[in-house]
Amino acid sequence: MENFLQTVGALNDETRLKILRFIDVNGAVCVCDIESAFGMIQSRISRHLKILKEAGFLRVERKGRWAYYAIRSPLDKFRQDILTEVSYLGVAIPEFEGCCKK
Amino acid sequence: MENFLQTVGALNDETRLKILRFIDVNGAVCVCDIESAFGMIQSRISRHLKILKEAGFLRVERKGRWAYYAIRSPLDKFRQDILTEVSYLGVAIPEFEGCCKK
DNA sequence: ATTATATATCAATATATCTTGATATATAAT
DNA sequence: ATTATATATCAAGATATATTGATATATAAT
Repeated sequence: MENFLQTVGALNDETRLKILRFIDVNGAVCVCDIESAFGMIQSRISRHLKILKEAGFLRVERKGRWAYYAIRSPLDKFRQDILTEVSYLGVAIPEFEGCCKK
Repeated sequence: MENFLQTVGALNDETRLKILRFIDVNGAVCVCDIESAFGMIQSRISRHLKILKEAGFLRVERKGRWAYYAIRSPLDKFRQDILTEVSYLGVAIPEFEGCCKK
């Protein structure tokens, strides 16, 4: 129950749905990638990523000073079904450009 | 998107999950059945039912002065998957007694 | 060591959602 | 017609969540 509420709570926000879809489409991205693509301040992106991670959708991998977020794998059936449903929504996501000189 | 947010928003509440499960288990019930089973005031139950209905989970059928709420049928795959997931949660629901002298 | 970059967290405010009690509406019983 | 019952809705207050700007931490570059 606790866990279920956390999961649906994470989905109950337009920005998070876009971020989730953005990562689903573009693969592992760092916070500043999302920050520049979405034109939102860093603390806001960071907080949404934390919520999505704690809800079981994302994993984070740290490399140097970057934190790369990606869809957690493997993903249980329910969360997979959700990602599929989100993919049907036709959510408009911004273009991925890459912000850092990697 | 709009519709998806409405759907997950409806799920993002412990009381509504319990009501949803209660109806899933007990079939068509009237507002006062839920009211007495849950020990919550009528306006609160009524409002939650409205949210679940508008999110596509419930249908209502009026008979005399009663309003019977039941799981909408047919239900699309995504909402079915959600009901299944909710059934796994082991949510504690109150005993159904029936409040009205039917 | 100092400075710059990337990310996380905190405190304050803004915004949305839930709960309650009161009132409205509609049906049925007397 | 009056009264009782079932449900819906509204306004106010309570609670939760989101956003912002500031600050903390950690890594890397000079």
